[in-house]
Amino acid sequence: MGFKKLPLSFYLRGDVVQISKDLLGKVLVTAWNDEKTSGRIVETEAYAGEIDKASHASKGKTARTTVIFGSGGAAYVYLCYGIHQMFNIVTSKEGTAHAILIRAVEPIEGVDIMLQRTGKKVLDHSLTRGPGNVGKVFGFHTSQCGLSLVSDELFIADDGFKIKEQNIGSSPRIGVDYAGDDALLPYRFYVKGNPFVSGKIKK
DNA sequence: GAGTAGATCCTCT
DNA sequence: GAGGATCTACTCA
Repeated sequence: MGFKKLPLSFYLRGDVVQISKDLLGKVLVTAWNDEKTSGRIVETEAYAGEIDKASHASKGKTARTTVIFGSGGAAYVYLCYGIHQMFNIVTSKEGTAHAILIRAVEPIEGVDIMLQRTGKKVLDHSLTRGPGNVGKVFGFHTSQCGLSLVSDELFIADDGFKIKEQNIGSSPRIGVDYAGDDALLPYRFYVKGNPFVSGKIKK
């Protein structure tokens, strides 16, 4: 069973929707301060640059969104509602503001660390369900915005796990009603039947 | 079980 | 000075 870090070229491709689907089943790993945590990605959302009204990049290049406009393979961490650290993956080449939000993962390693970070006692599907929780269990912080995804502290790996095409579901994105027509785009992808996917319990 | 409000702080107007 | 790519807990039925 191979376990290899995804190369920078994976993130530099121009089709953000395709990359979002490719990320399903991959393993997200963080290892800062000797605290290694990893989890399988089971839900993603694509944000297709400046033309996508749901993306922060649609408001133009600002101090906050500079990372999204940069080259792929970087982390974009954003604080939402003053509470939640949201982890995004920047894709495509420099000048194209593509990003992918990691909405849910399935814990693999470092569950005890995740529990400690969230203050929870036991592992259940609420631990890593939803983007706010993903940011929390992996210890992301806005200060980590711009970090490389091909470093030793932060990377995504392929361990040979494959999601069958028929097990990939898609739907409109969540929580972006303000984006008008773009809120209807089927840019959310998830693993069907996985208990860590956040969709079913949302309205 | 479903619906609603509050938390909480950085960013842009 | 307002609002946001959210989550949780609490109320009411």
